[in-house]
Amino acid sequence: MAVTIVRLLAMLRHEYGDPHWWPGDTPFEVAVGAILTQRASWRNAEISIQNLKSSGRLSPGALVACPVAELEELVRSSGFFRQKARYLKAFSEFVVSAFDEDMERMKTRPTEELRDELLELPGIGRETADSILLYALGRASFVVDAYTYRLMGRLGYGQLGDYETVQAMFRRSLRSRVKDMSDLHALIVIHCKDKCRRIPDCPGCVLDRVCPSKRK
DNA sequence: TTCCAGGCGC
DNA sequence: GCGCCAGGAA
Repeated sequence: MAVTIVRLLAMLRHEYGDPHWWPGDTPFEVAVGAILTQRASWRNAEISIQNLKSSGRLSPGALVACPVAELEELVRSSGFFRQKARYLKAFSEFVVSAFDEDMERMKTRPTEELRDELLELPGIGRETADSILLYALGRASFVVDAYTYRLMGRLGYGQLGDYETVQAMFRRSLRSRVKDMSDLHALIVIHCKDKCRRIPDCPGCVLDRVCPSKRK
């Protein structure tokens, strides 16, 4: 019997404490971070965020008005900067046209509806859409990533199924508690970068006693 | 499943 | 040079 998701959360919290994940002054800043950190370290995405801030471009209106070449330079540190500049443009245009430049207005709409619309945008797939919903808007939309599959696989969950299936499993287990869902995704990332790497570093792992894949 | 896209640190 | 990095699209 594999460790429960609730117990997994408790064990990771005990080990790593509050992950204080995704700092950001506004929902828009969080959403921009979600796009910039795709296949890029948060460290490098953060540099781009600072560039956008200090140049006064970190708002939907300012990004729509920003020339593409300039935007590309501002987000260069995040890698894939040509695509990401386009993605930021498209997302900003969406916020401007559908929500009058104010992401707070997204909060008046149902989660599933928002998710479908986000998925229509170029460069926003399920992970990014759920990151925006969870961390920018506080919706109960768990973020499933490669680390999630790796960790749960090693913990004995077997074949996990497709993205939405895994997401539903976490949402049920955590009873849609947004704080728990936010923390657990963050803690999974932290733990997998630290210990449950591609080649695992099992000695000293906090999950040792509940992990059937441990190597001694 | 496979291809794609780049900066950064070592 | 080489591997890593909070994925998306075909």
